[in-house]
Amino acid sequence: MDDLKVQALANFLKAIGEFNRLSLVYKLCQCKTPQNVMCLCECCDVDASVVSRHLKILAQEGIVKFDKKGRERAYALDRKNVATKLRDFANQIETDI
Amino acid sequence: MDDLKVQALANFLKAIGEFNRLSLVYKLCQCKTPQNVMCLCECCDVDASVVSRHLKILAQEGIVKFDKKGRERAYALDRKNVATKLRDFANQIETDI
DNA sequence: TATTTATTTGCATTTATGTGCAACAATGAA
DNA sequence: TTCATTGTTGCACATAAATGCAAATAAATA
Repeated sequence: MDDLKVQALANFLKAIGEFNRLSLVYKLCQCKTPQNVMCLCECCDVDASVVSRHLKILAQEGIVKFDKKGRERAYALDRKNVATKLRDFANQIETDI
Repeated sequence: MDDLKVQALANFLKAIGEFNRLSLVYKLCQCKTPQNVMCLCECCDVDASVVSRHLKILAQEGIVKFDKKGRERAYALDRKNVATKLRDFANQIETDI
């Protein structure tokens, strides 16, 4: 396992491994439809700008994706990507040598 | 999902989501037998005391376990626990509403 | 006992990260 | 165009986290 891949996985896990970001993930997990930032603000007790920044980090790591809809952004959890990465890692953990 | 569980999962993910700690996890992943701190030092370019602290954090989160063997400690990856937690989370991500 | 080896802990320092507030940009509505 | 709404970015600050070095602890060995 080369350093770049280790770093990439670490970044992914670190992105979800923060309380407010994980709260956002769970919030989106319970939503059938994409949500805008204002709505997502309800789940963590911080400024909207903070939520915006957290969503940016989650988006960079492929944990959420979004569509621009007018002046709003509709965020959704990238369930497939997140689940796949977690399971791949779990398999490695149990499979290696 | 209550705050305590979210915090607990965040702590777990944060523990693995750091480059040197993830390197330690991968190192242990390739070992059939438990390893002591000196041996584990080889995989990350930091002081032994730093490795010791990282292992402590990993142990607190149930990612590694260890046995005292004289003056050494033999660390091993808790494959089952790590894999299970990752898969449970993956299932939640894909299952929830 | 004195010494070497393995590991942890205390302390200081640096770096990274989360946060709020204010200002800005972009879009929609009056 | 003017105003309101939605969201992001710049800046400053506080806190958390990673790190190295030295000292302390614990156990094996000479």
